[in-house]
Amino acid sequence: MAPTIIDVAKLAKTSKSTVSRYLNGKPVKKETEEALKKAIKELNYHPNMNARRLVLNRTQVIGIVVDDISNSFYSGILKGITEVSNKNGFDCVFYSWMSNHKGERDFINLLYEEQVDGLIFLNFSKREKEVVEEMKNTAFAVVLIGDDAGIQDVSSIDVDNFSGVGDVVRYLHRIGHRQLAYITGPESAGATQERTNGFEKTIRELGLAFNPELMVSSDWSNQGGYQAMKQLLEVGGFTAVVASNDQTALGAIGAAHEQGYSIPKDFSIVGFDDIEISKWIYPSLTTVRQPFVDIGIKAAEVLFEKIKGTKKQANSRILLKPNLVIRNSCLNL
Amino acid sequence: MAPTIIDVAKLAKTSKSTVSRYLNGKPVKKETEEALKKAIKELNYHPNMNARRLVLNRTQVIGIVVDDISNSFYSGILKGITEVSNKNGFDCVFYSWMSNHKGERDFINLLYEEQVDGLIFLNFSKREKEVVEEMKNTAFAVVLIGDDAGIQDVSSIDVDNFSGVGDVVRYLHRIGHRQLAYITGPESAGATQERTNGFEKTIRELGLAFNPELMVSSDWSNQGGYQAMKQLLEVGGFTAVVASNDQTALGAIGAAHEQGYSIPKDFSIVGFDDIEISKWIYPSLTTVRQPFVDIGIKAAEVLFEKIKGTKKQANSRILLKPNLVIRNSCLNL
DNA sequence: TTGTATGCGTTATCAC
DNA sequence: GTGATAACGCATACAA
Repeated sequence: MAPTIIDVAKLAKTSKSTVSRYLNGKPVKKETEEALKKAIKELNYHPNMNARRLVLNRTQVIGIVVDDISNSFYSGILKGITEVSNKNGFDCVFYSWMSNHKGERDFINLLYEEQVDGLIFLNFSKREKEVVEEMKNTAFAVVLIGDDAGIQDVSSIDVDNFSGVGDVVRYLHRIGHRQLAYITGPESAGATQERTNGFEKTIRELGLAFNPELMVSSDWSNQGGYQAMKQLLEVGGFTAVVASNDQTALGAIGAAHEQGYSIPKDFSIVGFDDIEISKWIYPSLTTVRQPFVDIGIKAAEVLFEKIKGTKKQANSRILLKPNLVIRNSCLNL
Repeated sequence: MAPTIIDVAKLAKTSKSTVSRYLNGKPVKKETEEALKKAIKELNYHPNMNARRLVLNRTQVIGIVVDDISNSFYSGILKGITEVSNKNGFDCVFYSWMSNHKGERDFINLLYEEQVDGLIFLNFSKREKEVVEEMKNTAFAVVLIGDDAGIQDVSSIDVDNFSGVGDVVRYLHRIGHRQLAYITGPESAGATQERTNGFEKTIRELGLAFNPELMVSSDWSNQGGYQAMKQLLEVGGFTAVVASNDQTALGAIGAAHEQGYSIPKDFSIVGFDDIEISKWIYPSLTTVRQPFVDIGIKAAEVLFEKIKGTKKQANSRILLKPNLVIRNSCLNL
């Protein structure tokens, strides 16, 4: 059996309350401290967290629930979250519903079951209204990153997808492009609608023609971009392609190369996300950088306000601005 | 306050023992079952996991400790682990020591503290002997993925790096290459030494000349590969480059392009890992695919043998074979 | 500063 | 089938 504070107390010839107090940084006499140190070391004592959490009614842990733990897009966000969390003296544990059929809803139980003190839900898919509603109604500390299903009064953080695509369209316009094609993301993604809106509205604002034939859909994969570009090349009549993410842009470049076109000479192509490889492909990709770390930081900050705050927080949606990164995949006309 | 089984018992006019039994699937009378169902729903009762774990002395959870939770290389491994874990009726929780200065050693405490029933350590860096020694000596269920610091009697899983590089060198030889350059990985990586050995030994086995000048080091980044290739191009005298990972290979291709060379016409280049993008760059990259999912599955299987097994398991090192993937970055001479 | 006594929410061992 | 009762390991109010 694992040693308990009772064992430590016996060995150090004191009582378990004293052991407990010592372990929690309360003052003990110099000599008992020595005895306790020795006993703890000798027994290789470690506190039982379950017992501690049971009596304290808190865990000093926050949970981060993601759909796919090793989605590299989450890297910066998770870094931001852990940073803030550690600063607050909390541990982070990560839960993934990856392969199994569980959804985010099931993880709300982590709060009821007192396994964590707060939860950040991270996921780039569209969320169901009922699930978000449930998160909103719980009394626990919960923050969403990504889609909020249009529900008010829920704390959520996201990137400003609308203005991000707007920036890139205005950039292409500024360097002389007038006929733009657009490759959308999948219906299932939370950002798709906003990015598409950003494209359409900005096109119209700039007084450019909007040709529905030059708007094709993809699933945000390399393969999807490849196929979308082939489709666009059959239609023709554009000088630049706005891909709604970098992977799609890379696939599109591949398709163009395959058909003997040169980028950016024949077509300008831009992406969205600024994934690491975008800087290293040939030509390097002009794109929109998401403020991933800041998203994580902001989400964690809001969460800790809720965990620690006595006053009831206003639950609102916070949008962070992305940045245009200009590289070599666009030609100045 | 959150409702407890006592509250449920009161509302259902029975005792807490009956509630507990019902919750654990033991038989109760039809009518008490109805009353309990109703009470649980009405109170929105959820069990307190800390209390349960305290008395049961187990968690039904395994932990996966990674250095960087969103390293995309881990994706397949984590998928494999969760798959096996769910099949065994266990939950997975992930811990990351990413940005903070903690090392793997600190997470051994999760076992002592009874937060998890077993632990898989995943990390591509070299491990310190003392840390592995500590893992070996603990009585808990522990499995390592990656480096084992040369320690015997520890359960560890890894890819067969030596034979992977060997395969690729033999392939280049088969299609006519006789002068090969090599870009190593960083000292800090667990696989670097084995991959380098694989290159050197195979070169010699094939009777090819080994020129130390054609062996340059990198940090496995795109940037590192870029610089390594520039260095190699100054030396010259090779027809093919073996990069010890894909990212390096991509950087090398970038450097070659920049100096006006064409791949694979002027140089053949191969990588290692088969990351997703390798299929989509231009030219697509010939590389060595790591059996990531299988690594995860194997690691979890070994872990559960330890968790459930009564008999003492033999702790050994298991190496899984990678596969050569031939694409378009190599020229048949 | 220290020890005693109590409770946290659950499971398990008994008798009934 | 059911209900009282004793653990599980820890923190803390209170008395000393």
